Amino acid sequence: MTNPVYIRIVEDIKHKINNGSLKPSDAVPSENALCKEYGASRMTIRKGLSVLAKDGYIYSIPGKGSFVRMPELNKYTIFYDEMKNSINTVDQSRLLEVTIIMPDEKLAGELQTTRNKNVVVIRRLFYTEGKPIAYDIKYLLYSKGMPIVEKEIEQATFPEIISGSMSAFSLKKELTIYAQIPDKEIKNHLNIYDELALLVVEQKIYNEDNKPMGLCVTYFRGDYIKLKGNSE
Amino acid sequence: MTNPVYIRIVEDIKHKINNGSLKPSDAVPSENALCKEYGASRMTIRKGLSVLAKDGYIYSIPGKGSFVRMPELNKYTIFYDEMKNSINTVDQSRLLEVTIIMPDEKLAGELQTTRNKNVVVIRRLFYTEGKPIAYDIKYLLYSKGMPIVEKEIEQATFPEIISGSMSAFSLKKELTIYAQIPDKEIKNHLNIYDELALLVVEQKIYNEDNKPMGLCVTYFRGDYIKLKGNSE
DNA sequence: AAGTGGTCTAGACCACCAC
DNA sequence: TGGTGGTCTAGACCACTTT
Repeated sequence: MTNPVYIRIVEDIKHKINNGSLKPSDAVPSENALCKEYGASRMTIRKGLSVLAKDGYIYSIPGKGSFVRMPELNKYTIFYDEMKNSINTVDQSRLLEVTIIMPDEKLAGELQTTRNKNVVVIRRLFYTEGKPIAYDIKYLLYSKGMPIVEKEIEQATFPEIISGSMSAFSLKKELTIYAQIPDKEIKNHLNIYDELALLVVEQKIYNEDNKPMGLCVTYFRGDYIKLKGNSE
Repeated sequence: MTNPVYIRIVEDIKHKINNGSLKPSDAVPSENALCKEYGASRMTIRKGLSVLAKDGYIYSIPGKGSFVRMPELNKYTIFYDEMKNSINTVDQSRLLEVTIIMPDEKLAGELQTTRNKNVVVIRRLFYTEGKPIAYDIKYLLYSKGMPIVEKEIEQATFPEIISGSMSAFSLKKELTIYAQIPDKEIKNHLNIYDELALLVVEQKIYNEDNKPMGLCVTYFRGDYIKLKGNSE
């Protein structure tokens, strides 16, 4: 069970970077030098270097060489889904309303459209063990072929609803996370009587031409959600 | 300015996936078939497929073929740094305290250590335009070579402090985000007199052996921070 | 001119899978 | 057994950077 040559190259160089013998912006030995060092062909060395580049360890400049990359200390990956979180899972959702409106100035701006376009509004409540834990509002630009079927809406997440009418690969998404105090309407929906903070998550979905397709705002009870992310 | 052959392959297949003629779990044509289709050698075709794999469009199973991947609808990337956010930047930070303590049960558990180990505690306040907007507590497992220099601490972010004493590449990090109501101590520090929600961000940093190196909890005034993330 | 990385070829052998 | 992807070679030409 000996490893392929290119994997050995990857491990060796990762090791040198991790123990400090290769530091950020240092040059990695040239491809020809590595060919001799490992007695391998250049394509094999390049395979190893491409893995290191893919993993964010090095970058290459044509005509100059390959260099150790500055690590991205503040990059995190987060898997967000309004129906699931790391404390609880939504086990029931209730559809409050599906309507079609003309957007006001602010919403039209958010969706980069005009006030005379149709916008589908979906309001839902999410429950965990019978208790309402989140209030959810979605605004979708109405497009042909969009199936507004109540049953589907009740269970689907925001990207799922949007991707029903188009390929999901070309979607671009933005997430905005903040905290605020609930207003009266939300207090009513979520049965909040005391002081309690809300975690608010906004999702905005764009098509491949960077045109907004929809906006989704979810107001979570602060005591019922934690978002988790990690590096790698 | 004709593109390399492997780029044409990448673009063609991405296009087929985006317009739906190749759907998730569909098989991509075999490497030999693509060789004939593009009149290219197998290594060139493989280069194209490896780019598609790196970008998350396809995956390969030895002996079977390459297949279109199910898109990750809920994956986001977020760049978090306790000193910067999308509303404001911290333009001043004040060091409240640097002490060495023995952790209580809860903290010892969080740091996966015992109660007789030394833990460095750093408390800071972050300001924007003279106003306190965040209260920050860091707990670091004390290790040799850790430079506890007040001047450095005052300006450095959490990963920067940790990476001072070790290579930053092998660090693993976890982020936890939630909302809560401030207690009296935090209200005092942040000059909060009314009802106001806090956005709390916890960072936990592990070394390459998955041992926790430190914990950082930052309490932001809800009206002074929004975290942003996006797909891609 | 010499060295670097980027693209590409036409072969080869292997392990794995399905028939 | 034939097809698939995984690894690897020993060359080649190119554009770019450095000396």
